[in-house]
Amino acid sequence: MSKTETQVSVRLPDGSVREFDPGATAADLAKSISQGLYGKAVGALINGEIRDLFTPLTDGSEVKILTPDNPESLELLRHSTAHVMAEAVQKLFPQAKIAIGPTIDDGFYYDFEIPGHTLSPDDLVKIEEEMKRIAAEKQQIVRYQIPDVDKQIAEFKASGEKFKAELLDEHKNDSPTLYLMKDKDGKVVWNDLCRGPHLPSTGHIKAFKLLKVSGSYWRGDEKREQLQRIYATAFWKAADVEAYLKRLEEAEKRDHRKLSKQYDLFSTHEEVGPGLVFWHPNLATVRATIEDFWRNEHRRRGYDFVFTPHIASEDLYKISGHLESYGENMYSAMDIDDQPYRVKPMNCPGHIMIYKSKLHSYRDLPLRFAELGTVYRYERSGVLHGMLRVRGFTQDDSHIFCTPEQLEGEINGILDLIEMMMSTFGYTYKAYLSTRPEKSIGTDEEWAMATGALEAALKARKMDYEIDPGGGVFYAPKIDIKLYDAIGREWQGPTVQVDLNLPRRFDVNYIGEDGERHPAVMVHRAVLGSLERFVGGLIEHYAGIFPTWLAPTQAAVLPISDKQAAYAKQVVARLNEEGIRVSLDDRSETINYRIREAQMQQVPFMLVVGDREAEAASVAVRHRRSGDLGVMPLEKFIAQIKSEIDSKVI
RNA sequence: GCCGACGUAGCUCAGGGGUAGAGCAACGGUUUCGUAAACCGUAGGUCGUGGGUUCAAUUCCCACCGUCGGCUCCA
Repeated sequence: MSKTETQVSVRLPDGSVREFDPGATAADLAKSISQGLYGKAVGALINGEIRDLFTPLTDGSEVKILTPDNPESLELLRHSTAHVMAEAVQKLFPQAKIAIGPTIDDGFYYDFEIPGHTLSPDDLVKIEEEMKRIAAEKQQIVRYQIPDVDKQIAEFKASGEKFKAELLDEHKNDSPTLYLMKDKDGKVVWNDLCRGPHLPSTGHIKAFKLLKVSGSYWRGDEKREQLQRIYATAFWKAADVEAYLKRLEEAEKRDHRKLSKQYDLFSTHEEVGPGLVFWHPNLATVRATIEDFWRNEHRRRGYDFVFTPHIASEDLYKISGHLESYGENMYSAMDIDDQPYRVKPMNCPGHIMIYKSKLHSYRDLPLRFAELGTVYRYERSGVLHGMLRVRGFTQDDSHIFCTPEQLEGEINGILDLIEMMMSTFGYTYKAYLSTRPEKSIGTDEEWAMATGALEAALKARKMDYEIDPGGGVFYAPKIDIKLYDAIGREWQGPTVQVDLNLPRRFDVNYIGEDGERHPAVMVHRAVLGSLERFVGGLIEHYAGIFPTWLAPTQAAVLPISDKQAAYAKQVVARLNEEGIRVSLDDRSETINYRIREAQMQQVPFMLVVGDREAEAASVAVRHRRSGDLGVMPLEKFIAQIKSEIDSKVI
């Protein structure tokens, strides 16, 4: 250490430079700025990385002191709270062995193996209390470089901490560290193998909530130990925890399965089997409206509609390779005339059959085949979820066959369709370009051509995108679009893939200008994805309150009394004539009762008709949100609602 | 598939070793009403399915089915 005499200089976010004696830590820096900052400091951002507050400063680094006001500090808080949770669990259940406890988007979790005990919600309360005690004790959290790794591994093994032993063995060459929890007398009360960083003391931990217990596997591998996982979250302020819980509640209210009961949307049945969705009339109307929209847009954009069978000889999936690479998700064969047949898991082979039914000239291309194709895939029972994860679903599938020269233009066209449809439904979105993964087929040139075309189209459209290196599938680079719904949640959206595999397997080609055969380029794309998932997501996006153009019932006619029955029927007939989805509620309930019911069913417009309206060929309009809009001529109302429907107002 | 919780009328839920109850919905009648719940009455359940324990099971035990929360986030 020849430099011990040299001063250490660091740069602060404002550009100023400060000098310190060697061995000074970020905490000393904070103290030198102000006592107030020192009091609030919980860590430091050193050269862009979150570090402990007591990290020694190194010459020439850029240092920013983190306080609870910096968003980055939440990670410190959550990571340390995870340690406190683990400490509490081991205090209450001494036989518990700790696995890992990372932070996640909205909080953190910790995995445990607890022989002879299964965590219950009651345990969570006890653990929370123990955590509060540890926090109140203001235990110091101290970084400790492991001097003798083998000895430490042996210690972990001796105390039964087999997971920590395994991890440490893997990281033995990364100068591994422990974090020690020390009580006020400086005695080590707990430790955890961890690379950090952490808060300086548990005293900063004030607002947290344990959320749920669930099962998990050591290293996510179902062949290894089954562990118990506690999910939790932590914030600096109790009010933030409350706000977070409120958000969870809000999301729960939008749960499509719950809204389905309220608005009579869909069902599944034990007699039928899990993951198979029945669309009730209300939701079927929404779907049919979306499908009409979808068809019109595709027709306008030069797509050809096709239909393909739901079962096919196994030979087809041998050629496509699905049997080999996707077989686990396919239903077992059925015997037809001694030949094995399969229910289709994908539409692509079928579309290729149509393409290959004749020879194609370059003049035919591009060919755009589109189908609302229903497929069946085996999903493990534990992952099924309402309409969002099912075993039978309809994809808005399309396959475009084109020349390499046409590829970029085709992708541009697809992206245009995607942007148009997603904004129609009110989603914001972001594109991700996934490039060649390690395990993949095809040549470098093919990947470069396909990936280049995808990226060029994104650029040409000036779309905001991120690159996911190596995130492509083994046979294709792709663009995935992520959607963000009304409460900011992320959904899997449209996808565009340039398939380098199937054209070769099926020998998909065309005759070029030169009279020779050339391999065709095949683009696989879905805009809505699965209609089940898309519409399920829409229910949550809209909280069950569909915009007028999608609403199952767009207007309800409510006669004040029997006297206006004839006029009410006229109004209904007139609206029907205009293609407006209208219902008549002439039950002998009070008008208030019928308004309430229509209101609760989120019917966009209620048309109250009494004697005054019957005489003047008018309707008294009530809107589900704005309330009473007053009386207007029937024809005027028709013009208004039609314009709202036609422009698909969200 | 694995771990855990749950399954009572159409819905939301109460109850609990001695064969079940409310509100809403449904049905019948009365009421004909002007912008979010009129009144009276009736009916409705082999308490998810199968097995076991028991004099007796919807309740306790086991299995199965289904639903729900998780099982990717790396010390």
